Amino acid sequence: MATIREISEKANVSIATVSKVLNGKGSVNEKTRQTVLQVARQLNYRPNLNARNLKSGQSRTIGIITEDLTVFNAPEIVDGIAAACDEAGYHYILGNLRFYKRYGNGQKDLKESNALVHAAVNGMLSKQVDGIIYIGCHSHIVVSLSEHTEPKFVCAYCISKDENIPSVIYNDEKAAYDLTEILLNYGDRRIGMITGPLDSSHTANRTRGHQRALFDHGVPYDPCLTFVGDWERDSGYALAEKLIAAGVTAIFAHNDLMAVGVLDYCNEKRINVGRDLRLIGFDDREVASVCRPRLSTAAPPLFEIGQAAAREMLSILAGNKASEQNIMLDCSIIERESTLGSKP
Amino acid sequence: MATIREISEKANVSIATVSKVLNGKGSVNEKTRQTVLQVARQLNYRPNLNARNLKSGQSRTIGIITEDLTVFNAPEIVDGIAAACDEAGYHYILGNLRFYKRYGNGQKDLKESNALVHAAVNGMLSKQVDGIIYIGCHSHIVVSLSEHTEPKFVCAYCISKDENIPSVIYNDEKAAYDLTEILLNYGDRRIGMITGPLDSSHTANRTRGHQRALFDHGVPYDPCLTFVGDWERDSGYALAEKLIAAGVTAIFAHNDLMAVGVLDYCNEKRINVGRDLRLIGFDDREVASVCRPRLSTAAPPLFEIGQAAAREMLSILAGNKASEQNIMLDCSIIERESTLGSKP
DNA sequence: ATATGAAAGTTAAACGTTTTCCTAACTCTG
DNA sequence: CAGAGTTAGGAAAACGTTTAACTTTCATAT
Repeated sequence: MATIREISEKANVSIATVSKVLNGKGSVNEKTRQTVLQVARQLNYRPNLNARNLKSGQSRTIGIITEDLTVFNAPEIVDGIAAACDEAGYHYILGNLRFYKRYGNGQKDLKESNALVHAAVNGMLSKQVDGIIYIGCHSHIVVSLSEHTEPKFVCAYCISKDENIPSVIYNDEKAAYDLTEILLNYGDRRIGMITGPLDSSHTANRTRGHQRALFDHGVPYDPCLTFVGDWERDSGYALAEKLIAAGVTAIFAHNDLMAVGVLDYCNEKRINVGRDLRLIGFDDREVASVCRPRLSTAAPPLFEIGQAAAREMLSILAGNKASEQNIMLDCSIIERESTLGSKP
Repeated sequence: MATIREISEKANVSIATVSKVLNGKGSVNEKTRQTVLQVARQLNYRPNLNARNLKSGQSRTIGIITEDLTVFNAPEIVDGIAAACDEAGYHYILGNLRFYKRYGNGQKDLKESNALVHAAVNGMLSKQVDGIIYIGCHSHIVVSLSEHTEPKFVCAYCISKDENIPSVIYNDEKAAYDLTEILLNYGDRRIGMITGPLDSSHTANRTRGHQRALFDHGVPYDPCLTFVGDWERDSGYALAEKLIAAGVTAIFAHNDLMAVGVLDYCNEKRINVGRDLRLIGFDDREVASVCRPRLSTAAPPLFEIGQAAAREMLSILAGNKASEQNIMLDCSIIERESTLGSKP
């Protein structure tokens, strides 16, 4: 690999001059500038970032830690971060904890997972990152991050328990509100809801949004039309029966998978979803546009979450204060045949 | 950030000694070793990799370039690479070209995309990576990589046009053979096939595997039972009609999406897939386990491809010769209700 | 003619490591 | 006790940059 010194020799100038040309700093004669540039190109010169970063003491790099690149919507978020970094001339490095592959969903060993996060953070600090963005949903892990006070942290897709770490999340409640409003605008008054487990903050937020929409439209909330699911398809199937028996004209399921379960039930019972029953899910996973009728749902702004997290980080690194509030982005509301009726 | 020098001062030894302790090289008295270690821990010391890599001239890092992290099965492959790297104590950095987001599937501007790849490669070389793994499916781009001869290259998920670049791919033909054999073992003799477009190597390979299986089982191949699709659901739907009219008892679609199209047709016509007609797809995308009946299909070994690519790279970096042949991994054959009949 | 200052370059130190070579002290061996 | 070998540790150079401080040159203003 060609170095700055080789260029300086070939071009008959000092290495300082070469450095100036390459960085566009200081004043150098246009002719020498051209010569240097030409020699550099000819030698196929590429700066050694290790040397540059070492000397200048800054890497213009942010670290991204994902709990698991292959679950959740991590790739989209990483993509958003990457886009924002590219735009700003920053670099990024990825650390993939491979959490779920390692432990399954059970997270059997908290100690071990903490160690994993610590190791990843330390590794990134060794690489002199300016800040770290954490993508995941386990705030108990995130908390352990804050012990390391040196670099800047930002959480994406989760709320950090630590007040000092800004978080970028999506607005569950508003999306649930908007989805419910779709149903209300169609005239539905008896709307069933299948929630996620009660210990999930998503469940709480989505329920709140739903109730608020009902309230704003003067429709009383009937607790008998709400059942608690477990995010899985089967629970959607099972609860669909109860809700339909209760005479609902629409169902809002807290995720697409449970909505598909409802769909299964309706298909079996020859209930025409979209006409006789309106159905709404949440998440916009692939299944939502693959099932028939396709599901109306809310798509979390994953790319934008990544982008916003990166921008927040860059802003902090530029010396600005971190946002006081968590940054909350809106979901896209996607209406499909499950509320529209069959394809036009 | 604490440095080696600070440790040396606190511990009253030279920096050389500290370095030796930290790297476990040279001989140092057990007592001083402990002191140094303790001071290091106390100062929360983390080695500066920029300095280390600069001095030692090697980074133990490989670069990963993905055409687009959010399409294809890139995340799984990256995951496999990451796992192999972790295992070997190597680092990796990710470069996401965001190809499809930028250009859509059309790749309107080859010049520009080449520039993109070059920039990514140059960036990685600046970071002193020892080698680069390219994940994607556009060999024309990969070819442009080989102009850069300095680092080692490995292709994952695609075959490089350049003979010198080893590639890790999955065995399309064998998977198609095995899938067809499932049908043959059920006694199917009139098997319809819906292929991908004719200019795809997948189409050629899968067709070959299919024909070979028929041949080995003494079943003549009937060209009238093969139709060319376009990977999309609608083509599966349309061609299902023709094949069923032709009296097939089973259909092998070259991907899951077209198979789901077949399923749509069958559901509409009340043909019981799994009992009256056996159906097989390819790819094991999410849809395959979401549709009803669930699809029998072949799952490309994505994680393993990443892992193998990384291992090949590490082997090359260790001084071994690159594999003569492309490395070909088998798909997992997954049998579900679309060939098994309804759920037990 | 002299002073001022900008322009164009250079010198050399520094960033935090690793590593080669060196020295001193000790322990064997015969 | 001399020589050899081992152990423990240190001094200093080097990796490829950036950058502060400096020098030289030359145009311009007084």
